[in-house]
Amino acid sequence: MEQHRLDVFQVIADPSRRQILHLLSKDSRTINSLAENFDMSRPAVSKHIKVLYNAGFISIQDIGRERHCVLKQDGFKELQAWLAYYDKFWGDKLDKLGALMNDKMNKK
Amino acid sequence: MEQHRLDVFQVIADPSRRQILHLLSKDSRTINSLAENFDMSRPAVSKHIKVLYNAGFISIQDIGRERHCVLKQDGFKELQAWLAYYDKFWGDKLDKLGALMNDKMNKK
DNA sequence: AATTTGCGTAACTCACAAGTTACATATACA
DNA sequence: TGTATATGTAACTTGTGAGTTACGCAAATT
Repeated sequence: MEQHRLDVFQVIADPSRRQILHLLSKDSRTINSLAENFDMSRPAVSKHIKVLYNAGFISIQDIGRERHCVLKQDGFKELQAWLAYYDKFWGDKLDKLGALMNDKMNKK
Repeated sequence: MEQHRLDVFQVIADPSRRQILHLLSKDSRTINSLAENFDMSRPAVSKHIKVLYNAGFISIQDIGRERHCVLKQDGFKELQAWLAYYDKFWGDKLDKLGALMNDKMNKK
């Protein structure tokens, strides 16, 4: 079997996968229903779905022969956590700037 | 000239570039100072720097023959904006769940 | 029972990002 | 002035992700 085990950063690096996520943010969809929105073949979309699933961006509910895809929060949380670290960085920077300004004010 | 014009998603998809950002979150550094932390060659790091710069993740201050790299917020903001859309999605979902629970409570 | 539909997977091609080495250039230093 | 240092870039190789087609299988339909 192929790998299809990309980390969350690699997963969202692909424009097609981001569009899939966007479509799923509007509605739950099956693989074919998703594939209709793209120029690429259905198997290609199917692979993307697998990647998104493995990285925790979607969950899949099998209903008969159809596979219904729904957004799942796990993958997004990993990204949030990564960004939060740098949010803190910018926050700290502002704090330091504020402290600096206070110092200047007090000196006057 | 080569392209080196990746979008913010592709930029953070590379582990080396994420580590560079992490190093820069501790301290401002020159290219060589950054390269010491990696197994790859200095030109490779230099390319990553260019990519990070073009995507708005760092700013560069030339001091003599040295290039001092500093984190810049622009690149991160693009990612925040993308994630914020889905944050809203989860928020809405919770709202709907809350409304549903209220309905059930009222019926009892 | 036969056919259609919805999907997964294997095998393959291809583009390109990411690395390398070699070389060029500008600044600092002796 | 000559040499060492800090860096950028051109040219090349290579791994691999993303696409394709062909095929198989199970569920639905007739």
